[in-house]
Amino acid sequence: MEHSADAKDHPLVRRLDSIMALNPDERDGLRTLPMMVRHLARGQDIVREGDHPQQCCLVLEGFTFRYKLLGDGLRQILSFHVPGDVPDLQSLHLHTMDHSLAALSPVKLGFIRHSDVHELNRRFPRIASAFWRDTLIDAAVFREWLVGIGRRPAANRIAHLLCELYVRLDAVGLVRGSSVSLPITQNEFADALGLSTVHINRSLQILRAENLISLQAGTLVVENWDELSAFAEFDPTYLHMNPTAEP
Amino acid sequence: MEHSADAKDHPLVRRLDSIMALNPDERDGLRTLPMMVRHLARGQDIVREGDHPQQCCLVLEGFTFRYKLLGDGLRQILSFHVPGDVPDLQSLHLHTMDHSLAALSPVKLGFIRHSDVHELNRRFPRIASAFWRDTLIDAAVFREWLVGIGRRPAANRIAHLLCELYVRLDAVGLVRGSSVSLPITQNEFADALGLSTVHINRSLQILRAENLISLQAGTLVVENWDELSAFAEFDPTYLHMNPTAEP
DNA sequence: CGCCCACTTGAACGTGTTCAAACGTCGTGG
DNA sequence: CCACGACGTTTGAACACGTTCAAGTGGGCG
Repeated sequence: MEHSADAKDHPLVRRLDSIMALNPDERDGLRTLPMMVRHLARGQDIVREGDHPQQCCLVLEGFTFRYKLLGDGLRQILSFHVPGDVPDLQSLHLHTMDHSLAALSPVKLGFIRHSDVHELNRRFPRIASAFWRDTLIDAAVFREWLVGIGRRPAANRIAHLLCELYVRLDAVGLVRGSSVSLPITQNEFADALGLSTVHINRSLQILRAENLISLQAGTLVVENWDELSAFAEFDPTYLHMNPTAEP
Repeated sequence: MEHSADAKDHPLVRRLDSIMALNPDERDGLRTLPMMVRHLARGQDIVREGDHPQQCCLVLEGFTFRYKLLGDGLRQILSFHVPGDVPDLQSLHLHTMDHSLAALSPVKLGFIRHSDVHELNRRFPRIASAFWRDTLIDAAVFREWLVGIGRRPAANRIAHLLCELYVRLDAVGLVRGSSVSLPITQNEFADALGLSTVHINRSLQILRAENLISLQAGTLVVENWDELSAFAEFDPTYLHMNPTAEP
């Protein structure tokens, strides 16, 4: 009993359990994965484009993001990651990093050796499937971002991202009331959404004026979820958060 | 010997073998996967957003693409697929389609039941890993498209996509000289790159005027690969086509 | 106290859009 | 064989969304 209580507290168990109901052996396997905990300051790179990492990291506290740099110094942010995520899980099978990963806020990370994950996958094929599914959801989020950057006007694009982050943070219990800590600067929003910082600023003012959100000092408050998600045309299907509802 | 010759001719064997060297048993497993062959006309949907497919399809001949539609009818194309690709492999673990898949040209498809793939994955964990890696490369391409749509000017963005398609088509032996069949309309380029058809037209004229490419009647000729890939800042690392070079 | 960084504002500018029309090609049917 | 329609491509001109540049504001922290 205390075993399973312990296990449920483990972020990785919680995460994969939400993807696929695990049995006690599988939970134990995950819980006993050797993990090296490290703290990083905001802005620090975790892995860089071109690296060949031998480990991947679990976000325990704080936020991370993935990005690519262009020749002229322009940056495209590819994703944001919240506690419970394994942002570089793809490095298990893609041995050369095609992008970088950095700390968006001060973070607490748990590093896990690839060899240990591979062995776990061999012992528990269902865990392997759950990890695989996790990387597929990752890809689904990229697709939705493509739609946003390619075809949504600026204000709707921002609204959509805020909806996504709100839902994902809610899923890991980080929303209090309708308010959540979101330490993303306007410059980072700009690089994630393919816009300029100035335009992010002005578009956020529209969302505030419409009383959809408030966003200040790194705290997002969703003032009117229905209107916000309608404005963003937000449909959470792409997050695939409800595996039991999927036959 | 004839066995392995047969096996090497199978598109799926060729594909996964290029991802991870397979042994004869694994090749046989792939080759004997039951496959239902069907032909579709250009523009036909293969699976639609919201579907729960029980099978996935291997592109045998022709091209397909994935897309999403917005409320106002705008379309975002998410990827193009060439012979050898399995464009809806993700449906193995993501049971609700979050986008649609359609025929870009007349296509010949091989449909394979999920249950058969799952069984193969159980028998041959290395095949499962190869499939997993395939979906990870899929995601890597999404990331690169995000960079293009988010941060590259129109002409460079088109050039980058042409480089990608050229390399991928070359890898499956569809390039003759420096010329390749590419049945993508300017309207489809527009929806893939987040631009208008008019602007695609004008940007293509720039690429032609610079003597980088010619593109007419569904045939792309790369007139100057070095200049084209430099103009696009094209770095093929993200396609992860050289697994042996990845330690 | 002073600096750094994020946010905000204004104004000129530019890349890409929209609207509208014409051109060319191909396949179909009279 | 030619007329016709459908569709993809091309062109022009006005427009707009978002950018760039520049300056100033405000809060947190050493």
